[in-house]
Amino acid sequence: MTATISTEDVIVDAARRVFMQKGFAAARMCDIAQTAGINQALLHYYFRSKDKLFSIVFEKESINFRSDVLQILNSDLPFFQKLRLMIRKDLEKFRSAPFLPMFVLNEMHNNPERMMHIASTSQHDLIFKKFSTLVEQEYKAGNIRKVCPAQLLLSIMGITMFPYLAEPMIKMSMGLNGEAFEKLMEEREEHAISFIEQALLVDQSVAV
Amino acid sequence: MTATISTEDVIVDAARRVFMQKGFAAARMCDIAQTAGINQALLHYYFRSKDKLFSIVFEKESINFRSDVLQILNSDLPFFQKLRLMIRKDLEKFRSAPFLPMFVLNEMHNNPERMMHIASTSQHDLIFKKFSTLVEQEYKAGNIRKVCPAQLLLSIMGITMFPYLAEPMIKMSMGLNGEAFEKLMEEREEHAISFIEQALLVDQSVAV
DNA sequence: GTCTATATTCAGATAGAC
DNA sequence: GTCTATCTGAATATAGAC
Repeated sequence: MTATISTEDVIVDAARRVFMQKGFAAARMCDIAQTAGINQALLHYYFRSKDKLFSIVFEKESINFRSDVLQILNSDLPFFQKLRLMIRKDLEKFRSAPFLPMFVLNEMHNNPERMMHIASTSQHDLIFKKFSTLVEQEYKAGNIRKVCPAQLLLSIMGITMFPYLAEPMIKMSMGLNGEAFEKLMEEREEHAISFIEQALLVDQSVAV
Repeated sequence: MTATISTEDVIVDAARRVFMQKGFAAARMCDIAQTAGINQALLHYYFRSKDKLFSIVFEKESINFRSDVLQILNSDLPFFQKLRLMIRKDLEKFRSAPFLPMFVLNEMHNNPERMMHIASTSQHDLIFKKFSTLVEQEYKAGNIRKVCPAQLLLSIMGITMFPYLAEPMIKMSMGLNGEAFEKLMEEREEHAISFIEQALLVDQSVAV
């Protein structure tokens, strides 16, 4: 039983690609049909409307976007290990899906209503709560400098996500082609981890 | 001679607001007309097409977006002062125009051709070059840790811009209303500066 | 299920009166 | 310069044959 791919899946995959690249408003149903190698009427046969099709894609991707960070935070690894792991996991994900951050953030920006629906299934609030607790603990244990957990989380996310959000601008201003940019992103993990650790460490000691 | 605002300016301002919030594809000419308090035909009388109107708005905003960082970098302030000033200036700008980062980055993502046009007038490449030189110098002088200038610049930009790029998600996951978010952004400057400085400082000394 | 052909809707653009 | 009314084209959606 060779798992032949159903037409439905072909469509969703094509839709994913087109929506990710263009966003909802600029995406065209005929592009999606063409990408899927079928015609436009079939899109409507499977998914009643552009809105419905988009919802399916967006929901999937926003689940993919909400990282597996929560498990890492809930594990019993030491704090700096957790930090490293969450940075590594996120960077890996974005490397394999560079459009994901821009897609999700942009659609949230454009369409707050849709976001509300996502809110229920997302775990971002749990991640923030758990992260805050851990940071407070580490501070009290004297392992890291005093820092506002919310600010720290924003900085970490900015450091990992920003390069993908700004990819075209970065390539332009740094004079990079696709290959050079990818190389920079390969090297990013090391930079990000040591940068953040350094910013957090208390002056004298070096926790490992 | 009271400087009565010309219809043209009213339109451009309305267009700016609508385009910034919705992006090119989702923005509607009738929304812009309504926002401007005139009718749609007049838009076309002043600016031939949606494309033309958008170009004008985008060009203005992308110039605004390219910070006055270059002057700061070219000044004769000490390195860490430059760093602080450039962070402060950028955060100030984004606080007064929170949609700016998403608008510019998103349109660059969607429409690389338009970006090419901007490339010529933008100074981002100069900023990167100058910044790199300064970082190298500081490292050689023993004032900062060894760090790849490109990576560092990405981290700084991520730290300052990301909160505005992800504003809706952040509000949601941290449970903030508009006011609380603004407060967080007020406090961001202090966090950002000390975070980045700490990450850069060599272990023993503290340069000022 | 898949297609071609067609209807509908909507947004950008124009004509022409004032 | 500004308006109302209208055209045109494009994009979504449907009808109906196979």
